[in-house]
Amino acid sequence: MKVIENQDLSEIIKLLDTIRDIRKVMRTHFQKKMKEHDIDVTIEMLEVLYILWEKDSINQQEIVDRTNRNKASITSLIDNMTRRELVQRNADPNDRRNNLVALTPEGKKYQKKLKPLLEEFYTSFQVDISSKDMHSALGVLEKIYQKLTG
Amino acid sequence: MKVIENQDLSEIIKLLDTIRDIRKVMRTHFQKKMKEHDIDVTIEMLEVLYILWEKDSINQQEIVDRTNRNKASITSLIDNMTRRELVQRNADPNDRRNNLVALTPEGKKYQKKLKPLLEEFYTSFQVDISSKDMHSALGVLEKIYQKLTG
DNA sequence: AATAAATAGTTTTATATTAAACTATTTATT
DNA sequence: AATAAATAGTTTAATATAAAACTATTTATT
Repeated sequence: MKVIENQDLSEIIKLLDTIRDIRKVMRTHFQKKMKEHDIDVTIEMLEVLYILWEKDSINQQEIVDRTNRNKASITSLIDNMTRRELVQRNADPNDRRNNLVALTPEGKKYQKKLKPLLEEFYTSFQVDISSKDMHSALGVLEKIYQKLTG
Repeated sequence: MKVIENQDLSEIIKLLDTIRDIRKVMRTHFQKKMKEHDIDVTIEMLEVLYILWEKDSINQQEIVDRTNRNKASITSLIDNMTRRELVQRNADPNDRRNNLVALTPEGKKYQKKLKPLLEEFYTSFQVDISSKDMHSALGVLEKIYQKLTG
């Protein structure tokens, strides 16, 4: 999406384009790494697993809040994870509106297998950039995000 | 996806998380703006429109290359755009493998309507950041991208 | 000329995403 | 106690995405 009417604008456009490209390459790169190790887990599922490894048996709303996704999106993600027997939904005796999402033994087992892979995955994104520049870049992105979300 | 084993790693993770968040907020922000103006075009369709406004009647492969998307993804996107009568597929007499994607009169008309909106949209991402910092941020992102794509 | 390799596009299958309308349950208000 | 408002989750319908297997056509190789 290249609009070149305005010098300042073209910078932000380039930034947003690059953001899209990185996001994409990140996903495919992850999928490839998982396939190499015969693991059938998407990056989105992993994100939920990570949350559960830290604190098991939380309701879907908490997952919604922590992953910054839509309710319906989490419903479907938990469906898929349940089908793969990574998690299960349990009733909450204290509040019948809640679904408590809990790791299955299978889901727990993955923790040991996935954590080192994850570290590898993220390491592959590390580039020869000073901590100062990295901080500054993060600052720019966070400002943009803040601008749009308040 | 918060992994905190390693100081350096946590920086890149935060950066990637923020990238995801911006990408998402960007999409919903765009969708909202279009809805305000009663325009039924997704951000992905707009990207294709932009390419065609510049150079009409190109084959799908060129759209694939320029948008950095999968063939199948473009097939389906052009399907949807055809259904909305924004573009049409024409046969290429010189090479029968090609589909030449061309703007309809409707698709051309949108140009006048959308360009100012687009500028507004991108302007809303502009933040109080020096050109130097913006450049530096872009440099960091491009390095990461290069790292993974060669 | 015949065959192999490359290129353009589609279909299939599966995942993820979200807005909107919905059900069920709990909490707040009158 | 009855009603309204808020909260948790699902369903539906639509879009986007991409890997893999496929068809059709063109180009390169033998």
